[in-house]
Amino acid sequence: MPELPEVEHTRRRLERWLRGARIEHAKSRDARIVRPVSTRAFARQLTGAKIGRVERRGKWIRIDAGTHRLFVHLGMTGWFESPPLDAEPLPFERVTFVLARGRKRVRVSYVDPRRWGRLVLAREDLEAWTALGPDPLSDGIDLDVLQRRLARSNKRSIKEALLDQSVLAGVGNIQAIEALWKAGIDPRSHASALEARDLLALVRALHWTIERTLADLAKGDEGADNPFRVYGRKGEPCPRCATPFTRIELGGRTTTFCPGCQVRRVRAQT
DNA sequence: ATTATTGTTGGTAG
DNA sequence: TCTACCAACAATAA
Repeated sequence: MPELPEVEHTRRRLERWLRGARIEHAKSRDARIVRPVSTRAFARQLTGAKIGRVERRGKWIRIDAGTHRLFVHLGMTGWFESPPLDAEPLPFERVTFVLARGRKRVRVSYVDPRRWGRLVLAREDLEAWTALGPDPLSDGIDLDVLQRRLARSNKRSIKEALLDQSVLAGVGNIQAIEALWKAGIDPRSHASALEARDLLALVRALHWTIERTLADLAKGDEGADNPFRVYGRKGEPCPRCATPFTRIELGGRTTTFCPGCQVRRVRAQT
């Protein structure tokens, strides 16, 4: 599921289901997902809480629950659904909330086959939340600040730097691949070698791919099997220059790009 | 059977 | 303290 656009989509749905509601029950048996308290303490501390704002930074969601804040990260395969109250437990349903708003009751279920996601209950903001870089969808990006953060390491590739959540929050493998293609930048380029106009193009490209993915999600279910321009399209012709897309590995992640029209910028060796 | 997958994190080595 | 690298987490699909 989740990079910035999927998480933002999730936030919007959660806000619809949760905002202004009161938690009647919160149930989980999964101490891997529910943290840092026991599942029992998790249920006890959330019961009765009234839900306020549902916010997002990068891939994290923060839910205001009265005295506590619930931080949600979807990992690789987490998502929320709102099944009927009396429906059977869903496959891989890890956490279940029952909420009341006026006379209406709603069930909100966290589902996560691989269990890499987390629901963290805290009274203060988590370091994982405060240490995030600016969010390219909701924050303005200061190009000078971005350039400084990218230059933190001399040899790191721009692709790896984009996945660093302290540089920009919410960019994942797919969005990075799509944006680098749109900006015409080779993912192997040194992050510290990009010029101001590259960064401007990159920030615009991020906006482009994030808004596009968000629009696809808002359209509802079943889009094309692969709605992306570059990701997962090794061997297919680049829409811009017809050179076949190449696939390499960078920082342990699969990276697809066009060797024909994505320009490689390298820092001079000294 | 084998390989790949939208993401962190914790260990180790430098 | 910092960066870099990598295995681990777990389930499914091709």
